[in-house]
Amino acid sequence: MHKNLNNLEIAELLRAVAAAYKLKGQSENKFRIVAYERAADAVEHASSELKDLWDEGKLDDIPGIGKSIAEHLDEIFRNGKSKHFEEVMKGLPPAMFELMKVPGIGAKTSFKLTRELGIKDSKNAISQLEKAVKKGKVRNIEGFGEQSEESLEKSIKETKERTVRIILPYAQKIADDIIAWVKNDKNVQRADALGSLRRKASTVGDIDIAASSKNPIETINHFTKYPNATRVLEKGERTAGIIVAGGKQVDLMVEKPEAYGALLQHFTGSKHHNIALRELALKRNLSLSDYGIYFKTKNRKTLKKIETEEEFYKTLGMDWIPPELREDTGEIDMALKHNLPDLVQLSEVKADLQIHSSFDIETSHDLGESSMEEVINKANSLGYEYVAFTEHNPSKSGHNETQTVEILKRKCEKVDKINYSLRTASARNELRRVKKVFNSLEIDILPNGKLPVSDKGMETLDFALVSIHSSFRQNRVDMTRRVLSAMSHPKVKIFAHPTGRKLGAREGIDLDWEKIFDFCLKNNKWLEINADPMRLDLPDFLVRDAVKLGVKLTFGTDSHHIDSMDNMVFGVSVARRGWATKKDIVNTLSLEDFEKVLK
DNA sequence: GCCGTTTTCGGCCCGACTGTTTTCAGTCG
Repeated sequence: MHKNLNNLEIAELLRAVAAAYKLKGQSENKFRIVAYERAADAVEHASSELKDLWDEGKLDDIPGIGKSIAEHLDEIFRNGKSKHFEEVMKGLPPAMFELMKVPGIGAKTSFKLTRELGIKDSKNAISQLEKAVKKGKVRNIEGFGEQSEESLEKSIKETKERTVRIILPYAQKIADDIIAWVKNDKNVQRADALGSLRRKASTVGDIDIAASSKNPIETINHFTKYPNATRVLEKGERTAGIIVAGGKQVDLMVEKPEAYGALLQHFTGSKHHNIALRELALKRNLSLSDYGIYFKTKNRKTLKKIETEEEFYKTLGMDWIPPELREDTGEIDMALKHNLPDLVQLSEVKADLQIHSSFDIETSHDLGESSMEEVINKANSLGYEYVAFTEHNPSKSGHNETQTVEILKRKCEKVDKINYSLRTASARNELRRVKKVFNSLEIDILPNGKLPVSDKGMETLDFALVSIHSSFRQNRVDMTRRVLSAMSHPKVKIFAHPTGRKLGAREGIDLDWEKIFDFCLKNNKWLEINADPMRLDLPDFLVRDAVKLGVKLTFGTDSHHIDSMDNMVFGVSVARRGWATKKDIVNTLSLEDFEKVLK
C-alpha cells in the first residue's frame, strides 16, 4: 500500500513522525524531532526519487537521512509499512496530520482540535474544522479564543484556495515594476528582489523586496502609495505589505544602508543555506541574524552591522556566493575554499539555438509568427553571432516522403540565400552582427523512437533537434530506448526540452538520466536548456548532474515570435542554478568554434 | 536521530509574531 511513495509523500510521512514525537515528548525528543524535520526537508529537495535511490542502495546519499531513518524507509519500500513509525504514531488520530496542512496549525494545536472536536475522518478533517469554527465551537476550547477562531477561518480559506507558485518571469515583472517605483524615493540607495525570486528558482511563492534607505519610514510610506496597489495590508517601521493588481502580495523590508547587507543576505535565503551558515558561524563564536553579525565573547555579544553581502560572507571567511547557488548543496564548502564556479552569463551567449520562423514548411505543430528576416534583426539587437531556425518537421500525416523532402529543400534554399546576403552584408557593414543562420529542424520523436523525416530529408539540414510531443507516459525503459534511438541519427545534435515538463501543468517524462548523459558524452550530443518560462527544461537539478559529468548543454528560447527571444535570460538562470559555466554551454562558442564542434 | 577541517561524543539556527496568559507556548520562514 505504501510501496510506491513519492518524495512528497515520504516528506509528509517524516513530518508526521516528527509531529508525533512532539506530542509524545517534546523535550526528551527535541533533537530527534529536528532530525526528522530536516530529513523531511531534505527529501522534499532531493533531485532523485528516493524509491530510485533505494533501488540502487543509496538512500543515505541524502544528507539528513542516516542509518536509522534509512532502515525505516527500507522497510516501507519492501513491506509497505514501518513498525517503528506505526509505533510512534500509535494512538494519534490520523485526522490531525491533515489539519496540520493549515498554516498556523502545528502538532499540538492539531491534536487538541481533533480531540476536542471529535474529528475522526482525515479526508474531510479541514472541512469539519471549518464548520466547527463557523459555529463558534472552537472558542470554548482551552487556549483558544475569538481571535484564534478568526485567524483559523482565514487560514482555512487560504488553504482551500492556496495560491499556486507563479512562474519566474511573471514574478520578475511584478518585482521589477515595484523596485523601479521604490527607487523613485530619494532616500533609497538600493532595492533588490529577495527569496526564491532573487535565487531565480523556476517558480516563485511570495514576492519580497528589500530596500536600503536613509529614511526607512519615508520609504515605507512611499511604497504603500504604489499606484498599482489595490490594498495595503500592513505598515510598520521596517516592513510593509501590499496587494497588487492580480491579487499577489508584495512585502517590502527596509534597512539603513549601513546594515543592508545582513538584511539582503538573510531574506535571500534559502532557508537551508542560512541554517548551514549559522551553524558554521557558531563554531567561530559568531551568530548571524538579519540585523548583522554578533561577535560572542565569554559574557557578552556585540553586534556588527553589515553593509554589503560581500562583507557578510567575508566575515565568515568565504567568497560572496551568487544567489542562484544558495541552496546548501555544496556552495558553502566551495566558497570557503575560494573555489566557486564562474557561472555563465547572458552576455556570453552568442546564439539562440531554437527559433521557429514563419517560413511555412507545413509543420506538424505550431508555426512561428515572425519572418526569418525579423528574427535576424532581433538577433542582431541581442548581439548574437548566429541562430538556428528550428521549425517543427512537416506533418507526417499530410505528406509523403517525397513531398517532405521537397518542402525541406525549399527551406534549405531560403536559408542559403539569407546566408549569402549575410556574408555580403557583413563585408559591407560591421554593425550586422549575425554572420550565419543554421538550417535546422525540431523533429518529433515518434513513440517507437523513429523520426518522421527520411535520411534524404535529414541531409538538407545542418543539424537537427529532437523532442517529445506525444506519448509522454511510457515507462522509463521504453522511454529511454525511444530517446536514445532518436538521438542516434548522425544529424541529430540536440535533445530539446528533455523532460517535456510544463510548470504547474504537466510532470516530465520518466527517463534513465544516467544512460542519457552517458550517451551524450560518448557521442557528442547536447541537451537543451529550453528558456521558455513555462518549461525551463532541463530543470536546474538535472543541469547540475549533467555539468558534473561534463555533458554539453545548449540554450534555446523556443521562440515562435521575436518578443520571446528576450526569454534567454531565464535559460541562463537555470544554467546558473545548475552550476554551469561558459564552457558547459555550446552556444557561448564563437561561430567558428561552433562549426567545429558541429562536425 | 544526524553529523564531523576543533568532535565517533556531544553538540544541534535565529528571530518574529500571535494569542492567550500573567510570563509563555506554538508556529513559521
